[in-house]
Amino acid sequence: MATMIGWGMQEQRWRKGPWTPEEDKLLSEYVSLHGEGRWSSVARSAGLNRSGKSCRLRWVNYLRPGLKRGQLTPQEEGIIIELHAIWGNKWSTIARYLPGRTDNEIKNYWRTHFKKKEKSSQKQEKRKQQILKQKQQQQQLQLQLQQQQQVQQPQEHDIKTVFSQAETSTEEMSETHGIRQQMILKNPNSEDQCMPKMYQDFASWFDTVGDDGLSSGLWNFADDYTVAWMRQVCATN
DNA sequence: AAAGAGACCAACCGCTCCTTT
DNA sequence: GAAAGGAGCGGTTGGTCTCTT
Repeated sequence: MATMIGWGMQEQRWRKGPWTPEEDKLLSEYVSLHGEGRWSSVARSAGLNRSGKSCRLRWVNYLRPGLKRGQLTPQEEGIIIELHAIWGNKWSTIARYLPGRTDNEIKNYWRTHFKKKEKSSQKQEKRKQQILKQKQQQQQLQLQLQQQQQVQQPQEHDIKTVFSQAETSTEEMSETHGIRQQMILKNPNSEDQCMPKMYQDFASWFDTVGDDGLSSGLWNFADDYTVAWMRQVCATN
């Protein structure tokens, strides 16, 4: 298929998309007769309306004898991990150490199996930052509340009582999640006096719970708990 | 059972390097 | 030595299949 582009010049329109069994047969026959290489002449010689690039890729990644099919073995996966650590995205170099596997196959495998882990750890890091930020905001808010109390000279007020009230209101919730015992106030005079232990240990707790724990509801619980607690504090003041 | 999301894979694209003239 | 064409490589895209809700 060719298109006239002026003064008798022709622009070659190569076929694109998935290869048909007929095309595969033609290419295989051509390569078995003439060997690999001279890909640009394949189109003319083999009667294929494909670019040389396309022919080469089809041969290398699909038709070449000795190619392995199916999932990569754990051993192969291990080799990929090790070699990628050395060479990075040098897929063709890595492929040389995995007979029967193509660079394209390894590249695809890496993308689907390892890129998502990379992405997940980035997401986890982002969440940690959010939690730290939230904790800081809570501390700041509590500090403001304390300052307000001092300015207004309110009645003798024990933050411990406030918290125990809040705890009562969220008792059912906390017991359901089995972490009630974590809601123990530290030193009443410390800066953490208004923060449940759960929040003090949030970063390490996050590490234990991980992404799944957060996405499956614990994170929401923490949020609800915060809201309930803050409401109680505000209401008491 | 249907819709949406995610995984997988084949193929294309653009770039660089190498070889030939 | 320079230009042109070919080959190879890594990144990206798009289609299909499978799993989950």
